[in-house]
Formats: sequence, C-alpha cells, structure tokens
Amino acid sequence: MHAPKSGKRLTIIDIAQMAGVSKKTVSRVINQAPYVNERTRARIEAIIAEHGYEPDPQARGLAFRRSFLVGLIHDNPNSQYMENLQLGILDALVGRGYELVIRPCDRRSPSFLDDMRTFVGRLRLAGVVLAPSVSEDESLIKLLSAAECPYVRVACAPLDKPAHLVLSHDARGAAAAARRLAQLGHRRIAYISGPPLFRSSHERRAGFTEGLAEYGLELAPELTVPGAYTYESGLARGRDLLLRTDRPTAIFAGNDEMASGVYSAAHELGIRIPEELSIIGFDDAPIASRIWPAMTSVRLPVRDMGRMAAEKLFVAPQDSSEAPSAEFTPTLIERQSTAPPAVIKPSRS
Amino acid sequence: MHAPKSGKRLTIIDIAQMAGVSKKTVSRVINQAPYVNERTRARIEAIIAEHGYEPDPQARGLAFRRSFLVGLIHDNPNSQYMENLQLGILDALVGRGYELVIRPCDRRSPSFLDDMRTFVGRLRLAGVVLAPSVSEDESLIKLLSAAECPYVRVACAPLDKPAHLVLSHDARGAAAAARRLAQLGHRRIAYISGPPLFRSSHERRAGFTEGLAEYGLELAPELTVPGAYTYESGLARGRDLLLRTDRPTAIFAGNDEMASGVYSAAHELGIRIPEELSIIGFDDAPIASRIWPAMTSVRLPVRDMGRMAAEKLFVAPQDSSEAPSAEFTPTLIERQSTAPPAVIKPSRS
DNA sequence: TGGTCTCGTGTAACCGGTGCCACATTCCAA
DNA sequence: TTGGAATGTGGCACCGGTTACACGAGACCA
Repeated sequence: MHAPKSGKRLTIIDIAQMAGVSKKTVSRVINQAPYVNERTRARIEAIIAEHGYEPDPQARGLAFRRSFLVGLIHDNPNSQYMENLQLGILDALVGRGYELVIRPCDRRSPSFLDDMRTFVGRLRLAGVVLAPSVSEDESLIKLLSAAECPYVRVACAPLDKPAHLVLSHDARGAAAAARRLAQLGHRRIAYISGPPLFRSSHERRAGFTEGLAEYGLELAPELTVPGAYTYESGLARGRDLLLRTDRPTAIFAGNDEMASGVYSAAHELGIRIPEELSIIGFDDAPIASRIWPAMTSVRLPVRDMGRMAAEKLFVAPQDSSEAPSAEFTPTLIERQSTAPPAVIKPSRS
Repeated sequence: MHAPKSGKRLTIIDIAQMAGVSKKTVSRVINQAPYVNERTRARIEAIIAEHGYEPDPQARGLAFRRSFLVGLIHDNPNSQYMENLQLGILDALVGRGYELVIRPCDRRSPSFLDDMRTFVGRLRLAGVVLAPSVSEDESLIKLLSAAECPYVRVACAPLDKPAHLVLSHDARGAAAAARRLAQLGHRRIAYISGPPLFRSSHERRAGFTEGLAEYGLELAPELTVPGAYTYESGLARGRDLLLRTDRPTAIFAGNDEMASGVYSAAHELGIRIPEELSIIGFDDAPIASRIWPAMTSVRLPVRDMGRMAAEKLFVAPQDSSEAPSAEFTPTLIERQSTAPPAVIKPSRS
C-alpha cells in the first residue's frame, strides 16, 4: 500500500524504480517480450497490477509509429445495423487496449478519398473495419493497401481476399425465405430489390431465385421490381404490385425498410396480412417485430460479424492458416406475416 | 513541387527545413501562437498547405498531456438516437482535428465506475459527451470532475451546471402533445410512462399534465400507467387500457417504442386508429413514420444537440458568458394517428 | 547614451514509451 | 577447459511534437 504520488499519474519509470529495474525491462514485460527472467516478470506484473498502472497509449503509439485506434468507416443508413456492428467490434477491442473511432462517410463526395486518406494517415490507425456498402469500394481498398493500413471488409458477397473479409451469406438467407414461401404454397411471388449499387441487392435476388428454383418455381420478371431500400420505395412498389389484377400472394422485400412500405400499401388497400398477402423482409430490424402483424424477416448476426471483423485485424494478414472462418449464415425469423395463400377464386380472365 | 521523400511522412522538422526556420517556429504557427512575424507565418502556412502536412496527434498529445479524442459515453438503447447524436458530435469535431471514440456502458455493472475511470484516464480524453440516461449519473459526474476531464451532459431536465449541459425540453414537447389531444376533443386520455429511473419519464409526464391543465383537463390517476420504454411494455399496458369498459379515446406513450406496442394492442382488439383511438408517441423514431397509420410523435433535434454538446467542450468552462444557449424544444410532428374522438354511445353502466 | 520593454526566434529538455545494441551470465557441446 | 550460443538486463538515442527559457534586435523612454 504505497501512497500514490499526489496528482501525478504513474509512468513506466515509477514502476521501474519500485521494481528496482530499468524501464526497458518493464517495457519488455508490458509487451510480453522474451528474455525476461520469470521471477522478475512476476514481480513487475504484481507491481503493475497493484498500482493499476496502464501505459500511455499515445506514448506507446508514438514509439510504435502506429496508434491503438481502430476506425469504423461506414455509410450504412441502418442505425440498428451500425449499432450492433459497433458493439461487436468493441467486444473484441475492449480488453486489448484498443479504442473505436467512428467515421461516417459519403462515397459520392468529391473529397471522399482525400478525407479517408487523411483519416487513416494522420491517426496511424491500427486498422479499419469497413461496413457495407462502402466496404465494396475498390478505390478505398486500394488506398488502404497503399497506406499499409490493415483493414477488414464486412460484405455480403465474396470479394478478392478472404483474409480481409467478413462474409454474410445474404443469398442463403434469401433462399430460406423463398423456400418458406414455396412451402406455404405460394406461386405468385414478387420481389422488390434494393438499388443496383448495393451488392446485397444482387445477392439477395440471386439467393431468392435459387430458393424458388428448388421448388420448381421461378421469379417472374414482371414480378421483380426495383426498389431503393427505402420505406417510400417499398410503399410505391407495393402499391404497384397490389393494384394489379392478378396481384402476388406473397412479396419478398430486399430489406425491412421496404417491407414496412409494403405493409402500409396493403393496409391502405385493405389487404389483410397474412391472410391475403404474405410478406418477408430482410435484416430483422427493430421494426420487424414492432410492426403489426409482426414481420417474418431474415436476421444477420451483425454483432458477431463485428466481433469477428475486429478479431481479424489482430491476426497477421499473411497467416491465412490462422485466420478464423468468417462466414455467417442468416436465419429466417418466422413471425405473423406469412401464411398459406388464400384460395383464389378463378378470375374470369 | 518538391519530390516527397519516398515512404516517409512529413514531420515538423521537414517543414522547418523547407521554411528555413526552427521547428519551434513551425510549432508556433500550428498552434496559432503569438510572436511570429506575419511574413514568416504566411510562408510557413503556405508550405504546410502545399505539402498537406498534418502534425501527428499522438506526438502533440504526448507533449500536451492530453489527447485529441472526444469520448461518447452512452447506455441509450435507441440506436437512431445514438446515431444522430454521433453525427451531430462529428459535425463539430471534424475540421478541428478531433476524433470521436465510442463507449457504451452499463450503469448497473459493478465495474462501471472503474471502467469509466480507466477510459477517461488512460486516454487523457479532451472531453466526453454523456448521453441519457447515463448523463444523469451523479457519481460519474463526480469522477469526471475529479479527473479534470471536460464533459457535457445531454439531458432532458435542468441539472446543476448549465455550462455542462445540453438541454431538451421534453416537458414542452409532451405539453404540445397534450394540447393537440385536448384540441381534438379528447377527454379520456391515458399516459404510459417510462421507467422511473429515467428522468425523461418524469419530465414528459409533468409536461403532459401541464398541457392538459391548460384546457382544464387533468391526467386521471387510473389512466396513468407505468411502462418501461419497451415495445413489450407498451403492448401490455395498451391491452390493459383498451380492455377497460370505458377505455380511453387517446393514449400518449412516453416513447415511440411503447407507442408501437399500443398500435399492436389496438390492432389485436380490432380498434381502429385514429377513428377509435388516437395515439401520440415521443422521439419520432424511424418506426413512427413507417408504422401504419403513420404515427404522430414528438421530435427532438438530436443531431443539433450532439453538435452543440461537442461545441460546448471547446469553450472555456468558466467563460459562461460565451457559452451558447443550449436548450432545445421538441416539435410535434402530426401524422395520421390522431383524430377527434368517435362519438361514444352511452354505455349501460 | 543607456536601460527597459516588446517582439521574434532558437536551444535544450522533456512528454512516456520503444528499438537497437552492448554487456554480463549461464548453459552446453566440443 | 573453452568457446559459442542462449538468456537476461541496461544504456542511449529516438518517435514528433511541446514547454521553459535564453537571446538578439529594434522601439521607446528617461
């Protein structure tokens, strides 16, 4: 129980003096370097623990020529998604002495690449995690490689280097949705896609098509309509689809945001869910379980993906043997928005 | 057009050599210190701009004995709220050379205060922003004061020091909701509160009561029920209220999360919104505009509040004359969930 | 003419750690 | 016994900036 020097925080020199060694030896202990006598190491560790000493990250960073900060670059409008990703990353960071710095971005801004260069360069980031859809930006990847900044992409489709990738098999989730609708007996099934700029739009459509194919069904072109991942686009496309004379009995939307738009369209038109219309969304956003009737949706383990992304930053990039598998399969969460199609009275065509 | 030394990043010494001065003079320019000849200053600034030199924050931080990081401590479950707060804070930080580090926390954890002490101490944070409800934690405030760490609280009720506060007048927003319901002709109005631990629960109730009072109405105790700011609690309390023989014609929920629970309860019971039941929420969360029919809600300018919070960190704490007013009044966003009450047929009591 | 004050600039030490290398010991094989 | 490698430790420069202070030059005043 040494009285701590008032006001001053402990430095490596204080610890060295207490232990009767040079600060270099304390440094070795901190960095778990070899060539330290076991007894010496134990003694120093005890002193460090007793006094709650923590080395200054800025001083260490200066000497190491890199910081103890991990950046999260994103342009994802889904705040729930981003929050879970943050939490997952922090799961891995906390305890290792790293911190998370957030950087939203706009890929369409003319200063985008300059901003990013400044961000990773000035901070000498220990690594960055890229969330969709900026994770699909190849020019940014090139920049990061050039800056020798470790990075991990969170994405929904296989991209070039698996060592830098945390993959969600969106296609599999969409396929599960398709199977479920087919099993329930639906035949006239519509799909509202996301914008083509997003890789996930294509993955989800491809998976959905594949799932239907397993049941001998195919996605009719006239029932495949383009949305924009927004509520408004879901509402508009939903109206379009539901006003047709032979309207679909089920709609799969590329995300929950659009699916909730379809809900509104159905309500407007007095079409009952799920009796007259089955709906499946994607993301399992908070709204899916709060909307009425609760929505069947496809859930991504976003927090796990975030944790994995951060952990991948800490394994040597070349050591692909050590690299843990980073592929995640979504789950279909069944709620009350899916049911067998109503018996359709033959329309007098 | 000097060829940059390959691979090496520029340091203050490089700039000093180019300008033919000592690094100390460059340092003065960077920090906008006095006693630099105007011509010298201009020349150095030109060189800095030309080469895109940016001083290393870690080296500066080490010498300054504080970092260029601002922390955001939160335990708010509303991801939309947190995202907007982050964006607002970043609005103020970007361009000043500061970065935002995120730290979720759990006030009930036994290691809570130790974690926070470590967080602000080890990083030598330039400041922290506290989001509700952890912003109401007095022991944390005490800790920050002791650590001489600048802080700003984002809260919904006047707390001790205005210089450290960004205030949202939740009560005024709730009063606006009350007025609107009263104007529409509602008389049997229920309130579902948040948990008592949250200051906002009390503020919103108080404001709502006050707004009703302006119309000679009062909040009946039997129509004031305790919720928990969750969807489930809104659903349960909504069922309770709507199953009563003389059920309310309007319900004001302490937040949108609970309000969406009331929606579900109403749908379950076949009660039409807004014809038979008016609902108002609070927060204007994304769900408010996506749920059907779109919900009337009270909107907080969260992003502005975040920006203000960060800006307050950069004015001298004592200089309260300079401190900008940091009070925000919510707005009532009217949508389709409010209407005059249905004419009630006299019940055979 | 000299003294003091303000301005403008440079020098040296330092912030709190790490890298590189020298050096002393111990261990083991030849 | 000896030499070379492996082990354990310390010294010193350095990471890229800042503070404290010294110093010279010119302005102003007595």
